[in-house]
Amino acid sequence: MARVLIVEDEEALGLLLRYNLESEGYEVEVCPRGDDADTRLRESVPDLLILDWMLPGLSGIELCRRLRTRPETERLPIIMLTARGEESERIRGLSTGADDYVVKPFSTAELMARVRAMLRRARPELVSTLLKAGDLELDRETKRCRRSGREVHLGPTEFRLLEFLMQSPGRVFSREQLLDGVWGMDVYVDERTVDVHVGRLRKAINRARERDPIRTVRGSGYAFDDRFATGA
Amino acid sequence: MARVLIVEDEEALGLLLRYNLESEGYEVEVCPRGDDADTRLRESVPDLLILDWMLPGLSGIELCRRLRTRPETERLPIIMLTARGEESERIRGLSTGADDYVVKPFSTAELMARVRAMLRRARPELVSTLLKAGDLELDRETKRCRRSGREVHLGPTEFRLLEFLMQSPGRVFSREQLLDGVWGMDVYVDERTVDVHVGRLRKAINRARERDPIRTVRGSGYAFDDRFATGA
DNA sequence: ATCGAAACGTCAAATTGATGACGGTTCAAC
DNA sequence: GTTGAACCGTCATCAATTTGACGTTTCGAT
Repeated sequence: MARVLIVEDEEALGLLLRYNLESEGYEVEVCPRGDDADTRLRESVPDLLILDWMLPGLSGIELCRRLRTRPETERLPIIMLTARGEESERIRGLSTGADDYVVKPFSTAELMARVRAMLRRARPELVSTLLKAGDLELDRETKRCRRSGREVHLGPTEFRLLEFLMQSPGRVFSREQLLDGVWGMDVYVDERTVDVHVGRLRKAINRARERDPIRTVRGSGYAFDDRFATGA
Repeated sequence: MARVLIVEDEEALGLLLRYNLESEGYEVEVCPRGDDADTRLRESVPDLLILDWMLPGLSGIELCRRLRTRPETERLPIIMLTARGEESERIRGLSTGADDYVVKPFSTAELMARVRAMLRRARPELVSTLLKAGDLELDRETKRCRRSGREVHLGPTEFRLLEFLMQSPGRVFSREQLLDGVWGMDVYVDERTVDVHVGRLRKAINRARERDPIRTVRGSGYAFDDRFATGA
């Protein structure tokens, strides 16, 4: 699968991103310094680069500029991370050669979506757009959901929630994890709200006598039923 | 549909071009070496050749010259890719026999347009100048739009917007992506402007009880309805 | 049967998209 | 050079959808 290099000096953020990307199946490396990243990139070129704006050793913007002058990395997809504030920076970032630009703080879900979108353009053979399980289908590209053929309308949050759960069938997520992964890492929302959205999601995708793909794990959280696909 | 051979040693660029061309319906092959390309071209001749200037094995310029001496490839349309810099090279390139000449880095949209233009001249029967979906027709050459026969007038921006959406039916584009793809990568325009133009576009192409081919995806952006063609 | 957790219905608030109006610009015809 | 039409981008306003919080009811494990 696709290889991603993260250049980020904030250790916690680097780990978080690594964790999320790996759980989506990417092969990830993290590098905390700009100059070291430069060296590493001369040895091997990943499929995508996530680059912090401010870095020790060599700034993200400078590294980006350098990469664009070398033929091996001229077209390397780059996502730039930067602190909130300067909208003007966006122009600078893009004109420096970054392909996309994400403002901190961001939800991991959003970054994952951008990573996927970017890879779809550059390396379409490496990413799948369709999530399937049993008679349930989720198309990330068209943002459509189908249950045994019929079109099901989901609100944005419900869509992201189902997408998130389906990405790791069987795995149980606490409400807190769901809030982090689906809503964003820094939102202040009541944990009960997760229940409400799970309820809405269920109402939307389940008809009369259909099996519920979402499993409630009392005391822990929710999971996408891994036995759902087989109908066991 | 038309067959295109890309001779390009930079793998990422080759993939990018292949992807873009394939998504426009061309049949594509990529070959990283000049000498291998020569061999391959003796076996079968594509409808168009995209040729990098600098290549391992046999340079693009030399390959180009050779092709022009052989009767089967004498008239083969060739687009030459070259690094920024030497304007004098341009002369050499054209006098060597290339039909067009694109300077790296270039926007993929530009290259696609050139490919289309070139093929239209050489093999007009192979290029669909026409985008069709259901009763909607978009003619790129004459810049005309028809809805179930009747002529519909679209402003330039509306035309490009519809063209852009129709090129990837079903796929949802964020306002940002639309601004990048339709307006240009470096324009400073409010995202709401997209809404306004979508509105104008809708008003222009939809009559009384006609189905709207443009789908609004709340929270995400807009898409050309992939189920529009079939009328489902 | 009991107790805590989860589901559900309701409601007010916040987002987000649609639309009509307006001022400015470009461009072609005169 | 002037004039007028076409087109564009922004804004204010309106309408629809979505969202999050509560209070109550139901459910499930012990």
